[in-house]
Amino acid sequence: MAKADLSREAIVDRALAVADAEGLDAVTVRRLAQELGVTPMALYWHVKNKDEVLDAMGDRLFETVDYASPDGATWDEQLRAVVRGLVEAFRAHPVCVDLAYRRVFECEEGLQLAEHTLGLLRGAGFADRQAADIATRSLQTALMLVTSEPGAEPGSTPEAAHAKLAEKRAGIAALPIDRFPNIHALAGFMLYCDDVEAYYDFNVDLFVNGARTALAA
Amino acid sequence: MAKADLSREAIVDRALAVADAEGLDAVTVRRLAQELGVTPMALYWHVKNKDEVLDAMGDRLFETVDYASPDGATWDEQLRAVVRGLVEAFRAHPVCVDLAYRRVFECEEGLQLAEHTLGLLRGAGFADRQAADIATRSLQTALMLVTSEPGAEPGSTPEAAHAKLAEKRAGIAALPIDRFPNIHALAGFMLYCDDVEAYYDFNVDLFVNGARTALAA
DNA sequence: ACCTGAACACCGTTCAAGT
DNA sequence: ACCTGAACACCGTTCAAGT
Repeated sequence: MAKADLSREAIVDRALAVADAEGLDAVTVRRLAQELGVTPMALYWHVKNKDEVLDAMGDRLFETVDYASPDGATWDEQLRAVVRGLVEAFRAHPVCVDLAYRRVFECEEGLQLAEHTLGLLRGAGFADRQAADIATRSLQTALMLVTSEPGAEPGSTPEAAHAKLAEKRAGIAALPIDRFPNIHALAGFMLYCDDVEAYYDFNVDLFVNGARTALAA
Repeated sequence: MAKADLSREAIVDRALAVADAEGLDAVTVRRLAQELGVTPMALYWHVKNKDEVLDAMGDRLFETVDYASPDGATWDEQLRAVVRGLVEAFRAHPVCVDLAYRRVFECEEGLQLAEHTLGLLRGAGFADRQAADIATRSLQTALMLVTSEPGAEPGSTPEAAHAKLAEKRAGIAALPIDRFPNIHALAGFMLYCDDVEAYYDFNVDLFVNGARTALAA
């Protein structure tokens, strides 16, 4: 469609936009070419192959992570800042978080983040094995909180998302209440989130508290 | 190849075997047909489409979860049993865990597990919102521990896995040590796990401890 | 330097036809 | 009831050719 000059940047921009709107499956070489007003083969001049586009999309997420914490912050405040920073960055492109995950050690910003996180954990007094585990888990925690934010159906148009949720709700409503009383009682909380900030606060705390307890032991 | 009578069961068996050996991308309708000594279209008699195969693969994982805990177990012991049970089931087919994740509320065993977990958390005294979150997180925790077990390269042949790890190791070794000292120091722990049981013990505890702290607050 | 046409080897799926 | 042949609309990618 738009004829803005083709470039690696432009391709990745478009890929992110398509992914946000219609999910990762909609990101195809041919689709991107069409949106960019060009033949599919034109992309191969700017990019080695589709995987390189996917990788670049993942790298983008790390480029926007802000994990700074105020001077004098304790290690657990710093750890919370890391997870919250990742959460904020991931929420901008929920369907792309898996792309980002495998790029931590492959892009500059991912490496900086890893270095920072490992450093603060070692400084806190964690053993090496534990520091490595907790750093990995902080990234994964952000990833899974975003991908499963209750009520969010990333990669779907608003109408489609609404339909999917209605279907899930109906599926649960059809369950025998005597066998699944707890699912019935809590279905609302798993399918809808009235306070997104509270959701992230509680779950990030859950993680940081686990780490704090591990250090004490 | 083998000419065992075609059936839904046989198709899913084969799909799991292919996924385990070569990853999810290798699971195609045509490949399964070839392995089963039949034309691709034959599968469509036993199965609606490929998605149904993928769904059935996910369901299989839940069918093997053993989350029983001894009589009189405390809520946190029960929660640990749930996560450990999921971990054991997932480890049998690491590349299929994402398939399983989205099937919790769509298969009998997944529903039973969810019901059990929600029940024990409510019994422990968690508020509804928190019980829902922690139940979700217990499934996700098992999922991510298995998918990122250090040194495991699921869906790769042993040689390919070895090559991938060597490449990662080389990538980190090539990093400037003055900018990434912590990554250098801990790279070994992120790429290799000398004691897999200890890895799961520590990380499951990390999660359960977080929950315990949340209840106390 | 940058893009296209034509072609290749793959997908999943349908549908009429065979036994 | 169960399977096949032929066909369709998609993929990613290569490579020689155009400007």
